[in-house]
Amino acid sequence: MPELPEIETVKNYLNKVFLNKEIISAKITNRRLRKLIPDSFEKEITNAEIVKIYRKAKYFILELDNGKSIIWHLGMSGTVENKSKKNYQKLKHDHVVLEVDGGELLVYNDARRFGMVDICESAEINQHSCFRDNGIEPFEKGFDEKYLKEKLKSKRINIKTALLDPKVVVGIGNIYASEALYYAGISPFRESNSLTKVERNKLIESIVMVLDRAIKAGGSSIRDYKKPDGEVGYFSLSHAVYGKEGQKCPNCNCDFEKTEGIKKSFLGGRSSFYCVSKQK
DNA sequence: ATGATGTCCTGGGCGC
DNA sequence: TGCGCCCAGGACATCA
Repeated sequence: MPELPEIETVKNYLNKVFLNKEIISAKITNRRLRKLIPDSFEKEITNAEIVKIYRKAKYFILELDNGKSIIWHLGMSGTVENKSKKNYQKLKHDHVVLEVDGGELLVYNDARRFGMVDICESAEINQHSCFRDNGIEPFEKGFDEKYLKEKLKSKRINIKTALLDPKVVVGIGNIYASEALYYAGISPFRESNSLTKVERNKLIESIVMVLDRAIKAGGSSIRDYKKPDGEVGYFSLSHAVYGKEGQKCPNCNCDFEKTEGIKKSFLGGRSSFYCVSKQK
């Protein structure tokens, strides 16, 4: 399920193939995603050139030369792949196909249809409902201990759930929330406002580290995620705790008889993995 | 204001 | 083998 690193990977790949290309056509077979794709979508993007491709939270953005931007979210099962027009055979859940100058296709496939495709004025993108209430980007300079203190001071929910809240910080999904808390040595059950300054610093450091590592590894894959060229990501092999219930944690020196390995609990309705010995 | 819960959606994996 | 059930997930709506 695409989190920040996966979108970063998608964005990097799309930049290699689709930057400065003109959109020749847009074909939509199913408008019913998490949000309905606007009726005007095809008309608004056809014959426009893609002038900038970037990531914003868990979305990637295709900025066009006509003042519009396409906002794209992959939900949890969505993939975008680059295919060539002459070999393309439509798959069951291909919902959107953009053809660009030169015959390359950008194919969006999403079995579970949790994704989203929308269009807005580029100048107003920060006011779009997807972004206007968002917190900071994890790689932004201002993502520091003071910022986190301010955001968490009134929050009594567990820190694991708080990390998934885009109003606090964007881009962290269920996998990297568990991973970051493990490396920070903080229990996912801790009340958000109970973290000390030292812990907040450690948490920020861990978040940046796990995201950065995942980006360098090309995004992770549980079962759904594929890089745009079809190659499956591989960072899941090095998850420390996510999906590792009952196993030893990395470099484990815990009393395994006592801890019985990595634990799984549900927090905020989401599965969470942690080591009772290393996370306090 | 905050948080808890439900909703969207489908395929894969499981138990019987 | 096949059926029913549960789970995965991000964002948002709707309650208390």
